[in-house]
Amino acid sequence: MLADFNPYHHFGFLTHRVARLMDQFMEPMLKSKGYHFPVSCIGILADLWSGDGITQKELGTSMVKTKSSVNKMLEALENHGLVTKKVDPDDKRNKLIFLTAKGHEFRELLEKQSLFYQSKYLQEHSDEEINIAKSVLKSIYLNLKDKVKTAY
Amino acid sequence: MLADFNPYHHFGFLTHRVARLMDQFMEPMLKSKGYHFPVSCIGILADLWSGDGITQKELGTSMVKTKSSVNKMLEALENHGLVTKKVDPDDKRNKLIFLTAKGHEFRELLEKQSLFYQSKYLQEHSDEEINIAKSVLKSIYLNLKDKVKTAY
DNA sequence: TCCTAATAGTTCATAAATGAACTAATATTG
DNA sequence: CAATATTAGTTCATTTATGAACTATTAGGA
Repeated sequence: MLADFNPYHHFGFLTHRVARLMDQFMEPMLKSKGYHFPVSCIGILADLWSGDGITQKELGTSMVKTKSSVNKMLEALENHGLVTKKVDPDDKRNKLIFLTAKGHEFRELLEKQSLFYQSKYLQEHSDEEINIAKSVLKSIYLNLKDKVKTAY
Repeated sequence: MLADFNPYHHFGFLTHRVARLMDQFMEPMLKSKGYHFPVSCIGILADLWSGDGITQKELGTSMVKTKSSVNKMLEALENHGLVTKKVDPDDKRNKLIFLTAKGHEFRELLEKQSLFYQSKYLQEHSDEEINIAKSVLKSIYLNLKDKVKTAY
C-alpha cells in the first residue's frame, strides 16, 4: 500500500493553485479600475516593466505562451492604451513592444497590491523564508524556461 | 524615477510561469501514455489521491475553479476511466467523486515525474530550502483559499 | 407543514488560449 | 545572386474555461 499522498509536496500543485488565487484577487481590482482585459495580460506588462522594446517572440518564451496567445493579449493591452507595437527597423519581421505612459503607471498599482497581500497573508513566515521561496521558484523557472518545446 | 522592476520578487509572476512550465513537461508524458485530457485535470486527481469521495463543490474550492469547469474535467477523467461519480445517499444534491483502480495507478506515474524534475532542476538548492519554499506556498494557498468570492 | 432560500450539479452560450495554415521578411546555401 | 529554408507575426478554426440560466434537492422560517 502506498503512503498518504501529500499535495503540498508538489510544486505543480502549489504553483497552479497559488497562481489562480492571485488571479482571483487581482481581477476585481482590474475591473474596478476600468481595465477589461484578462488577468493573464499582467504577465506581459511585468516583462515590459523589466525592460520594454522586446519582441513578441521573446514575450512568448518568457511567458511560456504561444505566439497566437501573446498576439491576442497584446491586442487587448493595445486597445486599453497600455502598450504599442513598432516594427523593428533592423529586422522588419520583428515588432518591438513598448509601454505607454499609462502602461508604466500601472506598475505602481500592481506593486502596491503585491506588497499588501504578501504582508497580510505571509505573516507566519520570516522575510528570509519568503526570499528563499522566491529564489527556489526563480531557479525552477530559469532552469526549465529554455527547455520547453521550441514551438513557442 | 522608479527603481528597476524585478519580476522575481513577485509570487504572481513566479507561480504562473512555473505552473505553465510544469504543464509543458507533463503534457507530452500524458499523451505518450494515451491520456488525451487537459493537463489541468491532474489537479483533480491530486485532490482525490489525498482522499476521494468528495463533492464537486469541494473540488472546485480546492482547485480554485468554477463548478462548470470542474464538471467538464470530471467528464474527461470519467471517459478515461480514472474516476466515477456516485450520488451521495445522505444528500442527493451531492455527487461524490471516487478514483478507479486506474485513477490510483496514475499517482505513481506523477510522483515519479515530480521527483525526477525536482532532483534534476533544483540541484542548487538544499532540501531545507526546497521545503521552506513549499511551506511558504502552502501558507499562501491555505490563507487565501477560503477568501475568494464564493461563486466557486 | 407549506412556502420560500439556498445549494449542488448540469447545460449552453461566450470568452480565452491554442494549433495549424498563411504572409512577409531575412538567412542560408549552392 | 537566385532558390530555398527559416523566422516573426497574423488569422482562423478548435479546444478549454467561464458565467448565467436552469433542474433537482435540501434547509429554514412562518
